[in-house]
Amino acid sequence: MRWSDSFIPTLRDAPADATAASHQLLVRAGFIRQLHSGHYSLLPLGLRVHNKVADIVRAEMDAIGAQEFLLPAMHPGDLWRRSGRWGVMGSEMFRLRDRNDTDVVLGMTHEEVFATLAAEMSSYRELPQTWYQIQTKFRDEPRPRSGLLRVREFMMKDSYSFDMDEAGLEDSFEAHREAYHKVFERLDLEVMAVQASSGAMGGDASVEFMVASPVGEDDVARCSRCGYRANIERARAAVPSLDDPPAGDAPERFATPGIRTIEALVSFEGGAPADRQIKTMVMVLDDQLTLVVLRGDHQLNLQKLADCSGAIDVRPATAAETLAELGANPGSLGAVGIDHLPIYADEALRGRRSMTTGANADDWHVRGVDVERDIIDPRWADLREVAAGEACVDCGNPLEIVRCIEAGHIFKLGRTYCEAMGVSVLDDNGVAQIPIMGSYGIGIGRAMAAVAETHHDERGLCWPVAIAPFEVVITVLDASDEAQSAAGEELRSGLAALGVDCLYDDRPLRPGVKLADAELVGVPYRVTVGARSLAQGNVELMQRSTRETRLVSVDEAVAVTAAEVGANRR
RNA sequence: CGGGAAGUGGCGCAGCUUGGUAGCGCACCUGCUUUGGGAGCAGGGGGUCGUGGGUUCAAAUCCCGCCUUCCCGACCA
Repeated sequence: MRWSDSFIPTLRDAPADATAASHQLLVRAGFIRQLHSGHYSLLPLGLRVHNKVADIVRAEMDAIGAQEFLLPAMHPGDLWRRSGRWGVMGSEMFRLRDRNDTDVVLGMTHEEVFATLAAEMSSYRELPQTWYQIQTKFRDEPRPRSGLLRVREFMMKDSYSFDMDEAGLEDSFEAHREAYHKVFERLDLEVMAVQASSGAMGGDASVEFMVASPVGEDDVARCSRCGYRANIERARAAVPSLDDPPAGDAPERFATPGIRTIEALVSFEGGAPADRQIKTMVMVLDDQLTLVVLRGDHQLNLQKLADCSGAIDVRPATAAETLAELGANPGSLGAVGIDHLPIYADEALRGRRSMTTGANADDWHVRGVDVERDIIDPRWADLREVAAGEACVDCGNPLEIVRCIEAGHIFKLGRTYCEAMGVSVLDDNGVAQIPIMGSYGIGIGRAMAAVAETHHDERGLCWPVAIAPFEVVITVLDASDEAQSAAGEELRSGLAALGVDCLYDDRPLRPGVKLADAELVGVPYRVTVGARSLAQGNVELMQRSTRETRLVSVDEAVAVTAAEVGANRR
């Protein structure tokens, strides 16, 4: 490909509203352009990378025996009503009506459609099956951000396994886990497989593949000693037990004028340290006002609350709702003696005595609270968010919290979708059985952005050979010089003949511009043809990531470059 | 949806406080010179100043509404 014929609109300045490195560089280097919020056009360079990522994913899926499909992006609304997710997905699902006033949706995921196809299976002999596609998903994200990292329209490889039983699902799940590790290794992404919450997808086990990056949107708790790794939405840590003095016979009310926060009560005369306070939060779980209590110095993780309650919509109550139900404002709330509202209590409060909490009257607290005696029939759950430095539950080592990009996610789904879609097969006894399903996803554009995020320097992108838009760029410094362009042409045709993916920079521009562009675009190898080296019969082979340069004779340049590229293709 | 910021040629910005009909750098076109790390000179093209309304003799500038985009939080590949 000749650069002079290509549409590679590089920019000297990044757009002002791009903050993530991958976003800035993909725009500057001419890979993507925004159409509107959360929707990006892939330019020729961007599509090349995208296709190479997709090809790697496809190859690894094929390698575990998965079969490729292509399903519609637009679905009948009724399909989603049957699975029950018409309601669950809320406003994140794009919905529209056709000319007959029929509800249609843009697919966010394809469990329903694949299950519909699976309904054609009728015998256990046809199982297991693993099906996948690489297809556009639409999600009306509340906040698209960071270029390709979080968008509303994106290509996802989504796969679905159908097995007769849990053991089969386990095999399919493990096959995917292995395949995903191979995919990310080929993309040169260092991933951590972590325990995760299943969220709106349902199901009981899920593993996320996380790439550490400050621009990520997830936090992972990690133990560097024993390897414990979990999304903060599921992570646990050991809480040292505290020795409480015995509580009195009953909680005691005391005046706390103006005290509205945990911290304020710590320093208040007659108050209590934060770990001897009970924090009371008023939440609304699917329209049900609910109290959530934690230790004063602990933080609530909303996803944990959603997971243990099964609620779809979880939000803090408004001050008005709180006042109406409890008769006090935030800062003076407590769960002691409350019997008309559901109460969730964090495990760390079990057995605690002599605790202090709000009295449900402004400017009053109660102390001497025995949690299990005074809080009526709470539902116990792990609700607290792990903090950095807390002890690993497995080995006691301090945990670290790492910001991550979620590059892939695998779920054990169970039988819900098959049941809803009427999928059943006869087993070897002629008895109808509902297959068990798994679902597995990798965002192609997100993976591409994650690579850009982790493979760049101050000059631009540094693509791994496996997914680089081109493997080699031949930079002819002075395209008007006959000797240089002759040498360049020879390299170009020689490398092309060996199947090397080559960009030939024959533009009549100043050398500085061409060298800077080559590095911005991030082609992993550059062969520089210039008068200085050529006079000695040499060209220069530079590796983008290290910027190591070596002189290679013109005669050997094709073979040496092709070998170097070949060795790094994976 | 809560909080913050911003919309002026392709990109980055100034102008707005104190209204007078739009400017700078990069990019682009033409010519000449230049050619190993984002050249120089000369000439040139391109903007309903997000949008609707209002105030005014006059609005990029002042006032009101709306739209859009970005950033921080709650959601997901």
